[in-house]
Amino acid sequence: MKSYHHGNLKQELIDCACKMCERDGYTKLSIRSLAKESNVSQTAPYRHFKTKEDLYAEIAKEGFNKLYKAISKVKSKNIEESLIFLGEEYVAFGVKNANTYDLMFGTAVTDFTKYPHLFQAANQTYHHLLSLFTEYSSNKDSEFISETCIDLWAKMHGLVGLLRKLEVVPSKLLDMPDTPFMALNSINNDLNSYIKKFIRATQ
Amino acid sequence: MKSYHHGNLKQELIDCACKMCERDGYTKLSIRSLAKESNVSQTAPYRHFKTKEDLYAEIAKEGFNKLYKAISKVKSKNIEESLIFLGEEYVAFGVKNANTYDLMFGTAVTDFTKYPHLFQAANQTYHHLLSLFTEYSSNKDSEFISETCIDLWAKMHGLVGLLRKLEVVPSKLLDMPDTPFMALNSINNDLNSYIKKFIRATQ
DNA sequence: TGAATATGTAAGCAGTGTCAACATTAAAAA
DNA sequence: TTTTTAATGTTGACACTGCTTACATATTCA
Repeated sequence: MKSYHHGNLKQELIDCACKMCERDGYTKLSIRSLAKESNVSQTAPYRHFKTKEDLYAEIAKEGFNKLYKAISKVKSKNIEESLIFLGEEYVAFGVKNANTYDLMFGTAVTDFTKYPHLFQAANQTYHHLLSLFTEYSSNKDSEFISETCIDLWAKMHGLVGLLRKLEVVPSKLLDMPDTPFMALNSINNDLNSYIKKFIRATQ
Repeated sequence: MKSYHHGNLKQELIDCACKMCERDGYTKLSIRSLAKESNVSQTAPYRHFKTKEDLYAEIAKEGFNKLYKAISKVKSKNIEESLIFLGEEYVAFGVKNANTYDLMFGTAVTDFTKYPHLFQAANQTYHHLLSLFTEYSSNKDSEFISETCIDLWAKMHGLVGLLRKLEVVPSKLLDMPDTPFMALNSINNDLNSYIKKFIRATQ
């Protein structure tokens, strides 16, 4: 017995949209199919998201929250270990949730400041990196620290982008030295030591 | 007087699509609007691109060719200078052509091996980086070289992703130390020395 | 209790990717 | 040169999309 009013439609739509987005990519996600999958009329979502971009922003926000959760999961007593763990989790998240990650960092939602919650969620993940690295760094100059954090982030972010290409490549290309895939593959096979290397390099 | 057959429609469509993609983003690009802007019937493009993804692949290919052109424009006699120049041009390209760059590295065209020309164009840019860095590096171990190239690429790629967010942020946020934007902004204001630093760090 | 508000539905518009059927022309074969 | 064929264009249609307007039902609170 289903009542006219749903009760918690907004969050259910968001959850459903996150699933669909990750499954099919955000370009394939339609408000109508989302409505159908949530057993609700085609226009019901419009009561909760004025435009599709608003929905995108909501998915991106959830994405950042999940990312934050992933990278702040465990905090070993050893700060360096924690940082390495953060790096591994970050890269793993980006590769595993490629479509969501694309929404978070692509051009679908350009202006984060239009969505304070999204902005806040995105900033939260940066803060976690920043505070962890602040603890870690022997150089306590704040300019050095913030610049090195960008550095680390850029490297993780970039690695995600490249590893995603690796995922899809036929395995025979992995042995060809004239493509980036061989190197990418060996990095991917020992991500831990790769990340360790570039975190230690900041000291 | 316009004849029934166009003569060079395919390339004209591609050029037009590149412009529109960069102007409006690839999600807003429609085959129909492309056809209209090229003064041709709605279904004419289908004679040249079986699906929209095929068109995307073509735009991405052009993107990589332009990127290659940009980073291989000048080759100073000084290899280090050339590498720094490459880095600056790469980052500038990604920021300036954000929408095209998104298509090249996003999830719109996942499987490059479906499009040999695209694959070749993408690989070409990697090769240029690889050969330049091979010349530059004092460590001639090929594993070191290819891994460091990935390193450099990831860093440039990541920086593009982050700087793009900077572009859109209201200027008042640039002074807030609790966001990544302040650090990003100062990096952006002296990109040359930032890139110089991380290229020299490979030696 | 009743009015205002929140949240749902139905119908419809303009625009989309794609396909099938048909028109015109350039290139290849006779 | 003539004829056939293949390439390249157009028209019309289908199912789908984002979004708006008008209407229906339930909830909140004065």
